[in-house]
Amino acid sequence: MLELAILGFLYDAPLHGYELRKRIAALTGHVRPVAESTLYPAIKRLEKAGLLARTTEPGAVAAPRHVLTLTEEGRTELLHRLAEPAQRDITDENRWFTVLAFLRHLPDPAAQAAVLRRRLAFLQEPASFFYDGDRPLAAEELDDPFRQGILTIARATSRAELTWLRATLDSLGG
Amino acid sequence: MLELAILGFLYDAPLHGYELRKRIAALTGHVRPVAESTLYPAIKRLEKAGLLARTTEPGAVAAPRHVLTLTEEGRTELLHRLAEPAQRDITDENRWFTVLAFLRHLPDPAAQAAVLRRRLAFLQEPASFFYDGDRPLAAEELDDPFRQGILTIARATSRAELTWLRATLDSLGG
DNA sequence: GGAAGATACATCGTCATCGAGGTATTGAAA
DNA sequence: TTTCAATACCTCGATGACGATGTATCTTCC
Repeated sequence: MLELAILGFLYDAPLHGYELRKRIAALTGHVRPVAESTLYPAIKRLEKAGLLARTTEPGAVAAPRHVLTLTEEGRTELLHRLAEPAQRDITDENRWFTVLAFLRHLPDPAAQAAVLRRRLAFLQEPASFFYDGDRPLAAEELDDPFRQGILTIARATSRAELTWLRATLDSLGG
Repeated sequence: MLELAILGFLYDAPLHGYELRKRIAALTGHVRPVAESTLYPAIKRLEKAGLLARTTEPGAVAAPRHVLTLTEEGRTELLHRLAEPAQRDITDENRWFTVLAFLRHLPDPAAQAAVLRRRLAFLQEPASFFYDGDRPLAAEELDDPFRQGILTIARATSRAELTWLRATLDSLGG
């Protein structure tokens, strides 16, 4: 997830670590903050893997900056991660939103649509958080108001997303 | 999160690990599967911390079962984790849903309401995923249809949850 | 003059999670 | 009859994330 965000931001323009940190904080920070001690090692990993290159520039204000640029392999890797996300990136909303945030980088609308269809398929599966045997329970069937809340919220999300998915799939050209 | 779910399920009744696994899979598995190699060490951790005790019973079908029971410290710990969740448990929907799933275990409606109010406060903060400087951007201000989607979905979720939160806070007795 | 906060990057130890693999039994399907 | 799926638990190595802490500079405010 973090790695996808790093690659995604760098696809547009080279950035230094600190700026990257601010962008990632803006994107997902209010939900899931990213510690510096997570970001810098992640950058090193990607650099070591040859996905990004580093050049040192004098700092605008303080310490020198390490400006990060995607390599050709980095661009390829980003496109691959966007075109074929792990199932987890499809089902987990946090991860899914990160995929969505950078999906525009995929050059082919058909490839974008394919990713959206995977999410569509996931949302169309009959699934709940609570079951009576194998049967998924609806909010109305629960006593617990908090568990009712979970289902109410999840259903609202699901509806909004299905509407958006279908409209977007349409406009991507069927 | 996983630990909260384990404690939460065991609060109702003693269970063996395999059954626990199935319940956790039902609760959050469609979004975030939990590997066995994560669950069993987590059980051991909690046992080592004195939060749960284990007794061996002959297996109904195959291998012997290790039936897990919450200790008194385990019950106290669960109630503490529910009454005072980390900020992360409030902001991250996955974690928040787990808190909600077991919030009924808190004996005091006022304590339940206090937790809901923390979520309410979080949702009322002006936050987006995308900014123009410091100003949060609305879906309509974005070109990217995928980023529009993120905001559209997040807004629908937020609205549904705010409605539910206010109604539930009311019914918990103001 | 000094403290605080932003800029800018880094390391360290710890811990949670994961995938791969292992052990053993029972019942059903091929 | 062999194989598969389910039951039931476990270990191991790798990795990724985290909090704490450190280093250094510059600006702003008191």
